[in-house]
Amino acid sequence: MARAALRAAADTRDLILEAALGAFAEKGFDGATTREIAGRAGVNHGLIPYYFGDKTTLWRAAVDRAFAELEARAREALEDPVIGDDRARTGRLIRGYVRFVAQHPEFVRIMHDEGKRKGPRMRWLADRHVKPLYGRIGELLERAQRRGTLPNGIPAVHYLYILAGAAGLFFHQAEECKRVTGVDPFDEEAVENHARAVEQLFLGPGRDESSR
Amino acid sequence: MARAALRAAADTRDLILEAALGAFAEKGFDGATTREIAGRAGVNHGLIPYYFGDKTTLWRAAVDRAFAELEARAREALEDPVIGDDRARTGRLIRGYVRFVAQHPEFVRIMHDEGKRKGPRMRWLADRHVKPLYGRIGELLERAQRRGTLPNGIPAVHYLYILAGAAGLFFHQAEECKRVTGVDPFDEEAVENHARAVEQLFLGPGRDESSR
DNA sequence: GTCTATATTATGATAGAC
DNA sequence: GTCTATCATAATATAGAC
Repeated sequence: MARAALRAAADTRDLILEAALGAFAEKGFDGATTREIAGRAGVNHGLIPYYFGDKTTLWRAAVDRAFAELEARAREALEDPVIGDDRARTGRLIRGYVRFVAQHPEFVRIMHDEGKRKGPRMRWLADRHVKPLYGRIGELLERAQRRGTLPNGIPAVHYLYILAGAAGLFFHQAEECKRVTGVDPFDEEAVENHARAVEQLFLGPGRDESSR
Repeated sequence: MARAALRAAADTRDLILEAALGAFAEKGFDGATTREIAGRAGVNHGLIPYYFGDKTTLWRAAVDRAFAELEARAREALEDPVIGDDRARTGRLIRGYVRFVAQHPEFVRIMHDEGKRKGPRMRWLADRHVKPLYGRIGELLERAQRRGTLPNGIPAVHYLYILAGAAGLFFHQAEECKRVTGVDPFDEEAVENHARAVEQLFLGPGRDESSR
């Protein structure tokens, strides 16, 4: 195959993946149509089965793409040299997670959409992406419990879903939030406020706040 | 119309509404089909357009039904005679809300599904049900801020979505949670743990815990 | 009120020209 | 690799018998 053709193919694949991620996030797996995805990507809808076979395979490829960036970020954040105490490090992680979901609401929306289902897509997502991710965050929360920052009598899994819900719903429901309260969750100030609110709730006031 | 026929009609309508609520919650508006709803209700699928006209009207009727019970509960909880201090009363409300969503995951799932969309269903839901509900809870949270239980520098809307997310996601994502962690959120013990975890996070340890 | 049969549309997927 | 045309299916909604 000619080099130009290879590049065109890679570009087309990428355009479709990007469009698919947006469409699946906005409308869910059932609500998003392959024709709409092709339209968003600006490519012919016959190219979707050509590149991805069927809709489910396209969905999996789009989800892999979404998680790739999150996992890269999580890795660097979790493996950063320990600057400050555990409290400060956990705080950075929580704020970082909130900012990430604000920049990538598709990520949260796909988890919210599929996490409630019983089918094979949920199992694929849970086994491939959610388990490793929650394993890491779970360890962090257990450490916070041993430290006494979080209550000890309650299994860490509760704090896992509390954190995910507290951080994500605001952006997941952004459309509703705008209509109900007039606040746009994606405004820079709102993102920052949300990150601080979640952090403080979990870890108590930081040094900045407590010394004021 | 004969009395028996009237009763049969009311029963049929009710069966359809109940089935519709479950199906819409499980699969979303697009994923749920009118035929499946009729199947669950054990009635002929021709009866759905007969009673409700179209799918959207059926959805609205099912949602009204779901919110009717929540609103009744919220009313009695918010208007209960003030026993104990504000902290205790807010704690009861939070625990009550968590237990409610555990018993009615359909309610949370429909809010999560529609709250992210841009269309007319989201606007209808936001204006008719979410606005009044969040108005009341918002007042409570603002009071908690004035009291100093929650930080004052951050708009109450953040705590609104943090609370909704913290309380609801665990049950919304119950299927995923079971697969990933092995914990069934609907187990009685898990519900109780979750209610306590959310309450403590928002209000700090209660009298029971702090005196131990 | 309930049921069967059908019209209409939209969707996922395929076949074949270019 | 890309595009058009088309197939097959499944869904909503309607018409009309009972």
